[in-house]
Amino acid sequence: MLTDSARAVLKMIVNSGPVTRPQLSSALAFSKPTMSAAVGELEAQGLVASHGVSKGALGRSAVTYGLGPRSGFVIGLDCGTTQINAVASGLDGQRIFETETSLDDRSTNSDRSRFAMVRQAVEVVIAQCQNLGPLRAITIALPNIVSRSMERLGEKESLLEMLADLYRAYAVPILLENNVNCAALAEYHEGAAKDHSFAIYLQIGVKIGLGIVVDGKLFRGFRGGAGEISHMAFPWSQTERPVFQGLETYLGSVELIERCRSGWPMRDGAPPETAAELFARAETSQFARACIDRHADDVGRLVATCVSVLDPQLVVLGGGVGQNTILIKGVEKVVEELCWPVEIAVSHLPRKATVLGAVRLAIDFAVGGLLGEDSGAVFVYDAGWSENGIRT
Amino acid sequence: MLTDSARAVLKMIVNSGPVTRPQLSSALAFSKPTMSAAVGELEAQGLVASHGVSKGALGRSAVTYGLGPRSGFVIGLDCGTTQINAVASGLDGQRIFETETSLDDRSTNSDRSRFAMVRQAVEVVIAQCQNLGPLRAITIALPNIVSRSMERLGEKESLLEMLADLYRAYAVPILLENNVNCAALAEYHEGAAKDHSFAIYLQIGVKIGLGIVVDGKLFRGFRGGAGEISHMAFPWSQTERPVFQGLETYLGSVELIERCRSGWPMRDGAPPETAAELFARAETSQFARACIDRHADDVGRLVATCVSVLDPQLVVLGGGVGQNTILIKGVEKVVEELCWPVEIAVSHLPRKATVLGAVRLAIDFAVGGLLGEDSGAVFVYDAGWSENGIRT
DNA sequence: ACGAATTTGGAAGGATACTTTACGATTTTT
DNA sequence: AAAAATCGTAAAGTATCCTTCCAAATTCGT
Repeated sequence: MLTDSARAVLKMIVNSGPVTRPQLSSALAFSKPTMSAAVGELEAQGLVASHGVSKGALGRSAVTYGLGPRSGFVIGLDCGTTQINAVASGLDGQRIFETETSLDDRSTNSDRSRFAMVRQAVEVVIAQCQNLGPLRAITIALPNIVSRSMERLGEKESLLEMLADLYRAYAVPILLENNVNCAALAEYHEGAAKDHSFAIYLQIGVKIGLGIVVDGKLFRGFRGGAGEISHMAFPWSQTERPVFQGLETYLGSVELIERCRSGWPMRDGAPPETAAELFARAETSQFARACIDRHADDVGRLVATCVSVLDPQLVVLGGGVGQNTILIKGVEKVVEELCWPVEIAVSHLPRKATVLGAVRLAIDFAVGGLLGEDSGAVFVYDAGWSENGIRT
Repeated sequence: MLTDSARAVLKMIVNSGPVTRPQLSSALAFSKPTMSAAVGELEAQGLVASHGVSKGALGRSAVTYGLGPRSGFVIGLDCGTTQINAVASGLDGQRIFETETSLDDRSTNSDRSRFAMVRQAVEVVIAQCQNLGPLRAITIALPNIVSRSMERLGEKESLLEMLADLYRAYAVPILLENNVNCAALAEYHEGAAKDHSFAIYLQIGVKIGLGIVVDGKLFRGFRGGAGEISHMAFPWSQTERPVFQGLETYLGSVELIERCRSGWPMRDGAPPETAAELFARAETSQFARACIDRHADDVGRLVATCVSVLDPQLVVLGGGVGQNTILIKGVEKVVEELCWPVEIAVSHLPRKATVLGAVRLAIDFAVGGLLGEDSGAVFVYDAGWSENGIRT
């Protein structure tokens, strides 16, 4: 469809925004005529368009090219248990529109009703995005393990129903991905791990999860189960044997709060009700601080175990518990003692990470489609989809 | 240097052995004339050569082409603590010559003396490989973490001395890699994981280690430390806190034997001295069997933890303890209980895996060099090598 | 044994995507 | 206003692939 040079140019523009032809020539090592041909080719298809002029210090000013009117846009959705976030974005990552729906006040909270709201959110977003070219992909982030075979999706039927419904309405490929993986991807591309090549994102809230991003690509494992650290052996020692999902129970915010409350001293006032409250009291309550420090040690042990297997460049902590800066020091110390020094950071995109990662996945898929490359997406629902996940 | 078509042909021949021109044409979707040009180009350089004829059921018989006299060979070395293995191989994986030197009876066992023996082994191998074209690479497998920066190589000085010496003598790139990573690579390409896309190799002997292979490539982490599972948090529970390398101490064969011997019942004869002896007694001694079963549970917990992070398709167990088939059932059961069902196998290449993996790495590097691709090797000592690992 | 069928191998001509070279266009400096 | 610098395009050349046609080698059927 496109020539090699045109593909390279499109990739460049998607990754680094508007550029001039001479910049492209030198960056991609193509000659000026080839550059003109490539840009002309893309311009004819409306994928890129003149975006202004850039004046150098001397000489004729060059025209800058950015994504064109027919490059289209994508939608990312975070279908969480407490909120549904949606973001529309151009293929260059420019956010176009966003909505946020809280689920706290809803009485109905079944999968089916959540999916109905997803359907609605998509409608709202698309209504705002007329005249922005074709919609090229939708990614829905789910709090489940996502694999091609849909092995471990609890709400399979209602989910498939929604997918079929969405596809009927908009005829656009729909991607599914795990929410922690999405958050990891967002932190990698535009968050705490922006300048790193290999980062892992550890989410610690009510549940725990891990997202692994290597060179801009999600590492999913064979069945999409990579990062399902709630299944780690815990507790484990010469005398104690692991219980199923024992680590999630122990490190999750529910038991954390319970432990704090059970030993809470009268003089520090009423015990905290939530993790946020606990961390807010770190300054004023010595006991809160001790609880947090102890938890930091345990999180550090979890991080150390992950580091010993993966050896990442950076560990990003996120989630209601993990995102608190106060944990970093303690985690760093434990990791250094057990493994080796590793950079630790907290999320730069709290609450938004998942939806932004979903957008990123949709962009990668859409660009992959334009370039004729495989984006590596696990689950894509589109025209040729059948129960077996075989694309015809 | 080579045209695209010639590169594709060379890759094909390296990966799948001798083939005919029409086979290449259909497999690579090139036309017959292009095929002839590509093969001619490679033949002129001596990289491929006519290897015989292949008769189909009907029609003219086709000439088969294999690697030529100037394609050269590589050497892989396993520089272990008990033995030094060397294997010379063609770029198609054909083993040409092998030597094995036991270190058990040597009084001197310093790094320096081991390296001297490596030097000697190379000399012996090369003497046997005259007229086999150029030597293209040597890989030395070491029981250390190998990274570009040589951060954590204990014997740095004597190692660099040997590398410089070898390079002076043979002017060939020398690669270093961790021995467990090498073993993992061998199991992936020609061992238990031959038909799998994502396998991990868990070595359990005196020490423990993990090698991760995804789509034929080693996963090394940012500093080459991926798979250093001796640093996992262990023991770890609500009441116990981890100690440095506690898991290696607990799971290693030394403490395993100690635990067995301490409770060994008189009626089962003299207690076992080594891990091999313990496993040999599984049939006759109920207590030995109980020790083994208990160890299988613990190995299973380790595997479960690795699976929860990586979700591999297959786990290969190796090393003096790990390679015993009797462990598999117990490990499988624990992994399924804590995570999900995962295929477990034992090494198909005991004792040889490391050296064969070293050969594989050298082949990948040599072929990468011919094709102008990056083989992804971590550490390469060659002409432009300087202390900083900057290749000039 | 001999021709028909089938397959391999190669030569001629052509398409495509790039290059180099040369030159006109536009802007800033002098 | 002339010179210098940079941008953009036109023309011609080159490399690498393809398609088409034909010759050589081999098996099968008579």
